[in-house]
Amino acid sequence: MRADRLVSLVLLLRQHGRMSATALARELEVSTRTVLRDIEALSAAGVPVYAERGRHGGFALLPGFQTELTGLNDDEALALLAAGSRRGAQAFGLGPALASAMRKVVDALPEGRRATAAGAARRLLIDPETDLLARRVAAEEIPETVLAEVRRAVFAGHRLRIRYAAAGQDPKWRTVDPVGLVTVGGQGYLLAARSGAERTYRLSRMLAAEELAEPARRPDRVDLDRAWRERTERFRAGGDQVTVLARVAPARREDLVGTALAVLAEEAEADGRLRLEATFQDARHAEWALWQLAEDAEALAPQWLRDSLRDRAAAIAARYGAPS
DNA sequence: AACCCAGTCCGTGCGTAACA
DNA sequence: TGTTACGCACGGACTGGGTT
Repeated sequence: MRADRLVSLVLLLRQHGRMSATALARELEVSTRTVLRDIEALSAAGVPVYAERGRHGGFALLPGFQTELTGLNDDEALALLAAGSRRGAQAFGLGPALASAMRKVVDALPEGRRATAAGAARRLLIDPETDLLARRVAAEEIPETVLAEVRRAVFAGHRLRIRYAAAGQDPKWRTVDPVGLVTVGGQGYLLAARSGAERTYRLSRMLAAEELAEPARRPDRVDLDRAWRERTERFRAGGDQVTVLARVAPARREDLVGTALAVLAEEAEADGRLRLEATFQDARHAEWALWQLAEDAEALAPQWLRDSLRDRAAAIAARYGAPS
């Protein structure tokens, strides 16, 4: 209780500049005597609070004194700002409390970094409601070195060079203009522009990343929530998508689901295998996803996919089966 | 001189640890 | 388990100093 009041007291002095003990007591709903004792405690703790006597006197903090009441570092403050910036504000009726907390978080940051932190927070989107792409639960593992480099480039507004392995393709280096970072159901995505065209990259498919010195070609402000919604809607509406019915070993379920856009249906069969109906970006992705699972998966439909996998297997069998 | 403010002294209430 | 001692937080009454 007292610790809370000490924090509130310092914040009040920071906000108002100078306040009398009476005013502080009224604000904190304690007696002036208690306020004086608290100020004494703050002084003893090294907070540079001083008194000005006489009419219009009161207590004030030394100019330039910067609180670190929350003990937050930049990343922690940023994480809170990002989490509280959008849907959190509407959730659980905590909007006003969250707004107040956000003010405190911003207040706790050094003055020069407030604008930067607030701007950076706008480039993070945590689990937007349009989580319709997957039912995945397990969080994917992304090397911290890659993540840190991507994060730096996004926040600093610098171009980014990534080594990216798209599904079914060999890794390639690409230079992109990062727009923002989005997490959906444990998966991380980088929203970026490449040669002026909008692109979405899965962070788990990034093998390496380098922040470049040149500034990214992107707008100063971004509504990430909206941008993500638009992209996912476009993505889902894509005409090349294919729906596949497959049987897969439970141990390889994540491997298959991880490459799909969405899992439409799922049930366990009598032998313990899973029967999945999943949507893939296009025929090539679907074929690659089933092929890499080898004997752990079987495409049941459509027929062209079965034919394609059979032909491919036959070609390889012919190559290795022929006498040398 | 009046007013307003910070600062001091002292007593009260509550929770908790130590002890019989 | 009941009692005692102690620390902590609090508030009231008062004092002293600066400003108008």
